[in-house]
Amino acid sequence: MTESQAKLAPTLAESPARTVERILSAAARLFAERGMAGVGLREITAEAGVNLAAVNYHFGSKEKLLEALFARRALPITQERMRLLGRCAEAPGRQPMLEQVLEGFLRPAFSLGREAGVDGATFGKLRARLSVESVELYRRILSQAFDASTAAFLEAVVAALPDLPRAEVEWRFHFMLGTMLYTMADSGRIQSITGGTCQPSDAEMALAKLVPFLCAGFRAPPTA
Amino acid sequence: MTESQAKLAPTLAESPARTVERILSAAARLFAERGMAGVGLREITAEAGVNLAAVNYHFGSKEKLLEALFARRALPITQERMRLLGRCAEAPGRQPMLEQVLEGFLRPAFSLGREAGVDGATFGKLRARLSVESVELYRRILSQAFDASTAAFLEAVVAALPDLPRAEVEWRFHFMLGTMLYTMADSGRIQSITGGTCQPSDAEMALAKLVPFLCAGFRAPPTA
DNA sequence: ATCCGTATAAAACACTCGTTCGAAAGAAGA
DNA sequence: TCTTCTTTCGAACGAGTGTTTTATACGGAT
Repeated sequence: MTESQAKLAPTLAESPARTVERILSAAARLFAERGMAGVGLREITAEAGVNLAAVNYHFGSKEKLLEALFARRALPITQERMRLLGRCAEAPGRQPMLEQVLEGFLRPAFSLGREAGVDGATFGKLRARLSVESVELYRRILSQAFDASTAAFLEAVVAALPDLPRAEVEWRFHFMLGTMLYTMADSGRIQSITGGTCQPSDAEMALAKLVPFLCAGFRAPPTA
Repeated sequence: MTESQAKLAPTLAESPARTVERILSAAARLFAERGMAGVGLREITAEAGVNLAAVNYHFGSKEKLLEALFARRALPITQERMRLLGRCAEAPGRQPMLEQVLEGFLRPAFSLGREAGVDGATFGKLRARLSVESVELYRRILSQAFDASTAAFLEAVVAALPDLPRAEVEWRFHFMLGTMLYTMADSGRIQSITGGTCQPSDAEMALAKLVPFLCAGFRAPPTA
């Protein structure tokens, strides 16, 4: 009932970190593929090669496992985002401001997160899945992880498009989130329609195609 | 084991259609909110006001319930899509071809489906959720329901943009699917970022904002 | 060596899951 | 009325769920 079993500040380099990391890695993979409700703790612990009770011992509950997963994997993304946003600047020889901002927002989401055994694509899938749910827990996790940096980028886009009404920018920013998340989800649908010529799993290619597309959309004249 | 209990061709207007429809309606709502694995048959049948065994009696299994749901709700969308595609034509006084095609693709997805108790928004959410999963069953259901009409619209967009390489069109078509599905999902995230000024649940507004945005993106010069 | 806080292990907890069964009820025709 | 087919209902099945508990092993410190 109480949170007595939360790990009590292991002062030194933890040797059981291996177990924790193995659980996180397996959980990310399985959650991304079949969702929170679709995967059992027994399957996760079996794939991680640890005992069933390890999840509740190290994380407290299944829900807190998901929270811990996001707390670890999302931070590098938002940090890199803010770093890239700080480097954006109008200067001769560089790309226009809007292109810089969008690339700074999208690139970390696509390419980052592949530290410590969980590749970026897996975490992206998990993110995309949680993003289309209306479950309160997921919305809270996503908000806590990404809202701050996302709001900062929204302001940067507003500033980069001074002639566009703010409401218009917000709609288009929303559309951008859709393209980003659906590409990260990589559901395989576009492959089945086109026969495989378009591969959203290729992060560099996706970025190269996505940024010009979005910039053109953002620069469209305001709606009547 | 066998499919013996499938409903055996009720020759006339079925009176138990009420039960079937109530189940479909409740299942759509609950599946859309919490996913296939997140909702139990007991909750569905309770909300529908029918007996627990009714699902297996009328549909055969939980999976077949989902298939039946899509078989009923997706057909009107694709039919309306193809009807609108057939009406697209280059003519003075009308919008450009690309705008007509995209509107024909998007409008039925947003506004249709609200027949027989399930409003369009609910089915849209369910669609969006299934679209980001990589589970084989869901991909099969979505492919069967939408691939044909989607492929036809892809060809129409290719034809409307003769100067754009096909691969480029396919990428941008994929991006369009992302904007459409994320808007239908209406996860509430853009509201929490912007404070509620942007409401994806407003279908007409979403269409008015989405079509110009996408058309500008499609018309961007090809990537190097 | 003992003690102690941490970690792992196996078993059991109380539920919920999708599905099935047998009986009861209803509807329609002979 | 009797019969037949369809539909509903309550109860149960076996399997699987997240979580808790109990006991055992490990690793340093005193």
